[in-house]
Amino acid sequence: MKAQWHSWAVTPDATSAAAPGPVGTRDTRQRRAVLEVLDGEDGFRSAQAIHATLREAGVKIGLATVYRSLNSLSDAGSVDVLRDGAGEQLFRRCGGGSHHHHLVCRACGTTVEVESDSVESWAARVGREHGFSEVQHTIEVFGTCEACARSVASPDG
Amino acid sequence: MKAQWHSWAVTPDATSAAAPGPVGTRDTRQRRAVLEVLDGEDGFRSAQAIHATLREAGVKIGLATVYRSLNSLSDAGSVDVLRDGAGEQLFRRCGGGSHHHHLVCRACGTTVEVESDSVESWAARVGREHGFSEVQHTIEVFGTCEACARSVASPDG
DNA sequence: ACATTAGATGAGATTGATTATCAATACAAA
DNA sequence: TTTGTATTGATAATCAATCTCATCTAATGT
Repeated sequence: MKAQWHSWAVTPDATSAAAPGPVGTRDTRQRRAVLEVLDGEDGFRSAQAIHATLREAGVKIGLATVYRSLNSLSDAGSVDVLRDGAGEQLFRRCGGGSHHHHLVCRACGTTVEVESDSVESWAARVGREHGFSEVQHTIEVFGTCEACARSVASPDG
Repeated sequence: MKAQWHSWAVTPDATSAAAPGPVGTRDTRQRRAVLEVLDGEDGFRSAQAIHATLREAGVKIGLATVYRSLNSLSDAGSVDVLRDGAGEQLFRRCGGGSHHHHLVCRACGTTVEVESDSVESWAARVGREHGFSEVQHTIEVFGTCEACARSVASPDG
């Protein structure tokens, strides 16, 4: 449950100053930069990788801010999060709000969004049949994409 | 690479002694204890929880050993591993070597093993259709089991 | 443009899970 | 038993992710 921060609680004489927007929506140079990196990538990337990319590009930004931006974007449903084999969080800008899953290249992170009604209903049914409620699921498919498979077979430096 | 501190740098006619079995298979009090805890549980448990259980039961065992045991068991395919929402590893003794997935109670960890050929083939097909090779997948279903749902509705603590 | 204020930032400290170190120990074979 | 090495364990180290808090700044009102 999020706290309310609008003045419609009409605090006595606190009405003096501003009516700031909700938390996590203020437009800042740093958040814009994080979004730009995400929009420029087609695969999942770690927070640390995104931070490194920004610093290398000359953007002055703290690691904590990268994490904060990614988390609020994630809360807002604007980015998808998954964990790699080591348990590290990976982030990616994903389309729309529609529920989907990912086919991710282990080597380069390139990602294809995939959907399947049958899998969705399978997960829901499995939960229901065993008396579970509030059923969710996590499905990720990993593999080696064509390009990476080729470059392993014939590394041309 | 591990440093050696024993004097076997003196391997003169090293054929002398034993022919020890493969690494990770030696029968020790600690490994037996970890397996016992796993066999006594029906849900996924964290390494730290397993360690705590053992210590409370009076078993003298180090946390590092619990992790090592769980990891070698996992490598051997004797236990399944998944990560909870926080990214923490959870372990569970699972049946046979047959590929399956889990329906896990968020509250108590109780787990049901589930199988589905259609889901397996769906994952494989999705990868193939996009030119991915060495396709793997992770599928976990989370929910609240009947018992936990009841105890939330009417806590009789 | 200026003042105001609460959200946002960042360098560094902190947490927390997991792994590495390495001397001491225990298992298994002879 | 003896021997050789895998295993153990207390603790340090690692690493991702979060928290602290003084400072900054975007957003709004005047």
